[in-house]
Amino acid sequence: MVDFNNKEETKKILAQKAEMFKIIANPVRLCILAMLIKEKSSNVSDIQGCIDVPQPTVSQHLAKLKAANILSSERNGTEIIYRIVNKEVKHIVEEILEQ
Amino acid sequence: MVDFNNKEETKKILAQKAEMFKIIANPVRLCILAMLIKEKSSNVSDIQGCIDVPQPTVSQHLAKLKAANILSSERNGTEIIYRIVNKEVKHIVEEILEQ
DNA sequence: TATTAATATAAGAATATGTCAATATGTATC
DNA sequence: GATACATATTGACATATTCTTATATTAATA
Repeated sequence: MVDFNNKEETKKILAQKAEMFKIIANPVRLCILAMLIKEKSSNVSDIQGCIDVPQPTVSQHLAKLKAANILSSERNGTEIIYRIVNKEVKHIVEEILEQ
Repeated sequence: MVDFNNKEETKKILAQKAEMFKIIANPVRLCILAMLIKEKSSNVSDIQGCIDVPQPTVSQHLAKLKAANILSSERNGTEIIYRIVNKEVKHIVEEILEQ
């Protein structure tokens, strides 16, 4: 648990956690995460088919998730496969979606 | 779990959950929630003492948490006592902070 | 009723975020 | 090497968020 006696440390941890929640806190990115939890891995076209936004928008959200080390990507020919690599985020999203 | 066959319903649920995460996704609000988890209830001065931001800023964050039905407030003389009323949010914050 | 303490609200500026259209990149195939 | 396909990047714009300063409200007390 956060130690309120160490203000600087607390501040740092809370800032990090807030950053993590910020990344999750978007309907498109939540949808991507929900899909990747269900399907294990997907390429961009499949994700785009599941959500209803233009391709560049999907790519941008994927880039954000990857930059935050929540997803990994791997090229397979012309397509790129995405997977969830962040256990903490996976766990949180799983939990709030199964209710 | 989210049913991907019902696109409209899925969209609505994901939008709601994203809204919830958005409220949590801020260091000051996370700190308020962490404190209220530890202390059960607090007035604004105590919260302000724990965090290091001006009074109007604290008030605005409290207002946001209350508007989202995450906190309740109760007046006691000149002071106002805040409590967490949203179990889901309490649970999520407890979980990510005890790691 | 004037004053003080605790808290809330409002207005504005600065910054961040999300979306779209256009274009670029990388890979496969002919 | 020209073309097509899948995906990424860029730039412009609109909107949302956060903070700050100033001011308002509410309740207690002298």
